[in-house]
Amino acid sequence: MMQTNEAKKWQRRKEDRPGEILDAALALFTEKGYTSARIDDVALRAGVSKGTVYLYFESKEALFKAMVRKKVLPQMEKAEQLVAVHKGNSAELLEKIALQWWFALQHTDLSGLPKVVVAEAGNFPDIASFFVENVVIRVRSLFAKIIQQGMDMGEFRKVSPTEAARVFTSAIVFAAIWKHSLAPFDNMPFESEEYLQIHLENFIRGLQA
Amino acid sequence: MMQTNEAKKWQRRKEDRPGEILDAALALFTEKGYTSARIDDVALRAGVSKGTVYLYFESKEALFKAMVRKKVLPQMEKAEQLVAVHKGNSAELLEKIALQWWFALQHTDLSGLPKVVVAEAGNFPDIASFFVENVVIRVRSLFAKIIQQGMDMGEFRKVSPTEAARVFTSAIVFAAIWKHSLAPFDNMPFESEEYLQIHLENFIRGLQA
Amino acid sequence: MMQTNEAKKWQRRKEDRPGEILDAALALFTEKGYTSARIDDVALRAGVSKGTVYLYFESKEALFKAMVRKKVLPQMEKAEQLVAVHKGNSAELLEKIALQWWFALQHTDLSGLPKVVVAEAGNFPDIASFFVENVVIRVRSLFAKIIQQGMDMGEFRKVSPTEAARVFTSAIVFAAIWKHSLAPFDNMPFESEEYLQIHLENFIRGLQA
Amino acid sequence: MMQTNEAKKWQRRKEDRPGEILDAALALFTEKGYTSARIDDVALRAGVSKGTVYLYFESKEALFKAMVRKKVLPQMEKAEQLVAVHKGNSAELLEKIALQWWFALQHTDLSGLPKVVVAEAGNFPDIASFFVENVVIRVRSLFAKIIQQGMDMGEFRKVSPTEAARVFTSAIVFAAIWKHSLAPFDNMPFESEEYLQIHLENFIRGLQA
DNA sequence: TATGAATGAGACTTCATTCAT
DNA sequence: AATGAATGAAGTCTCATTCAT
Repeated sequence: MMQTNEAKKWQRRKEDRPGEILDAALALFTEKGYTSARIDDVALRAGVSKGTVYLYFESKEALFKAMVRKKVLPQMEKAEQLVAVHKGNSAELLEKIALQWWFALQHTDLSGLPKVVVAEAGNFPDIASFFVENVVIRVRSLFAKIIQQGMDMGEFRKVSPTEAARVFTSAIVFAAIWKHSLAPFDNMPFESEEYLQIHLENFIRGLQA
Repeated sequence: MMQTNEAKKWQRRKEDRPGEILDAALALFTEKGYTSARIDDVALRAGVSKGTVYLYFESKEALFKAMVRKKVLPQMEKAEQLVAVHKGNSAELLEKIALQWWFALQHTDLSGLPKVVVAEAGNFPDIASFFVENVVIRVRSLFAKIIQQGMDMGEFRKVSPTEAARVFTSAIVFAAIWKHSLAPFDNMPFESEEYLQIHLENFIRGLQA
Repeated sequence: MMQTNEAKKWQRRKEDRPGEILDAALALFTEKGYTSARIDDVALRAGVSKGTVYLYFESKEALFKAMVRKKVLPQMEKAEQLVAVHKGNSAELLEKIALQWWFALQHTDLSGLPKVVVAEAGNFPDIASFFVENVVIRVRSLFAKIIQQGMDMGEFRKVSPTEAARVFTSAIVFAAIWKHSLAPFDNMPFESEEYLQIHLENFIRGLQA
Repeated sequence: MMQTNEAKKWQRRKEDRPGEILDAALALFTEKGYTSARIDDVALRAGVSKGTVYLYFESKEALFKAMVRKKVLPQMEKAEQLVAVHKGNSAELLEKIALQWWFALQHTDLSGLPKVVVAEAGNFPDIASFFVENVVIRVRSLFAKIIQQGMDMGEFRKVSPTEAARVFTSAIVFAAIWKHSLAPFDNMPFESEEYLQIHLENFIRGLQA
């Protein structure tokens, strides 16, 4: 475990330090929760000393907030670009974007974020607000817009598009939370992607007029 | 003005105490998370002193575990009895039980539990296992059985019943987690029950053969 | 263990309570030390509830002090009477009294006292003073007087009688301390009374003119 | 007037710290007993903060155990070397080594150890065992060997050499215990070394054939 | 008298943060 | 820029003491 870090140390460029620390922070905060994750652990995982963390981040709280912002923003931009590009009917669009999100939330380090934010929302109101504004609402509008288009085209039946968007995303986000909480204790993992299949098919078929 | 509280200081009410403390614990753990919730806070909310908490629970960890067990078990029994009683086709059954769960997870003190368990799974493996065994798997089989029946009757199309059950429940559980995390920061609360409506209709319509 | 206490409860007269508590206190203080012995343990061993201890003793400190006084004083009176009664030359007298002390400090519940007093002297200066005045000095004078007589009679060589008394008693007291500290960990117990034999013979032969 | 201390607050002296803390621990444990000595006191006496103690020792118990080991082992090695070097008949040898032990147990910081170990034996069985094995038995054999030689040479009368060794050492160890317990309350201190004189003369004369 | 539930001061221990090197 | 020894506030837990019953 240390070997891996040691090996990388050599080829690591100085400019990556803050990023590596944020990666370590996300991993640790995901695994242990904000309070139980120690700065020492983050430093160790990042391959630096405790003091170095404080060189780049004023405090544990600042580290946490920086981590959320850093992980969230680039991802959001990418996501919104996809919509503009995609073509096809609403059902196809919905499916394509859902797959992108599913992948990001299952197979990138981003997958730990929802659990962390949800768990610490009560203790970090400004992070919660930030997350709602910059992720929740934007993602919801994204999907709502697609659904609205589907309804406008007569493809979907009439429902509240934002509520429908919420239903649609909840199953995907829930899977990400699950992955970092009870999945290891459940003999029925999410790795088989039938879960997503069923969700997409039911949701879209159910929505179709 | 402190008189009212002071007067009750030395009340002896052994019978109620453990339950009151567990209620306070659920509330605090839900709000702050396990580590950030202080025993002092729990005691204060329960209307007792710190020492009294330790009179009934060996440690903070024991309190947490007792709380989960206490909140989970009676609820599960109630839930399973409902299924036996209900009549009608699978779609109706699904809807009826979903409504029960929705109510329990939105309007009773149980609603905080999923967030707590999910947030602390990594730090309390045995609680995680306990929860998976006693809640997750049982609830999943419950719904899987209904879905299976629907498929057997030709009412539903063929899919993995357990995965479908997982999809079905995830939206409901997610709403409970949301309620105790980002909902207060979201101008679009779950209180309007259109969310559940859409989920039920889409899921069931989508599942119908 | 409880059986024994329960059985006695019936035939126990109320007037014995304080005495039973003091006995329990001596046992617990000997075994655990003053600070580590809990009032709960003392109460349990005495077969009463914690509250009852406070009925008879104002505080833990008061209990400790009462215990020392109670155990010490009657014993001292007994000891001093023996000297007046005994007859014979100084060597014989020395031996006789030494045997009495040895017995008391090995086979009665008094044996735990020296260890307790020695261990807590720093924390209870007034108990330390009390013990020095009422036990140490009196015992020392007792033996010093006998030794002085021996010197006066030409039976013993000339040395400081008080220092000689101190040498004489130290081996006996040390055995009592040992019994309640390292003896259980030593494969060579004091039970064989050769230790005392050698001490008496060496000391007396060495003192003889 | 606090300046002098304050100025040193952030000194880094890793090399010396553990030793200084162990010295402070011995002093405090001797004076107050294990339980009554607070880590704060030890830290204060060592000139560091509470946290620093935990930097070097995992717990109060670990500190205690480390202290005993640290103080005991070097002393034992020194002691055993002395025997090999000394020459003369058994009586002379006995006297010489006794003087060394007397000095060590009266005038070095080691003198507090016997009281501490004796007082805490019941609470620290492994320390008690360690002490018996590494000190008690080794010292006893040391003296037993010398006494045995004396008997072999016809210099001493026949007695159990280990029991005789125990008698011989008990007076010396007792003096060390006394020094840190009741001596301050006794108007007859051990500083005048007549106590040792009488013990040595009586014991040796009494043992001679 | 006797009980034992309730209290809260106090001790151990952790860990975010500081700062000399 | 980087380190890691040192700090001390804060939290868990214990237990002597109180008091309603």
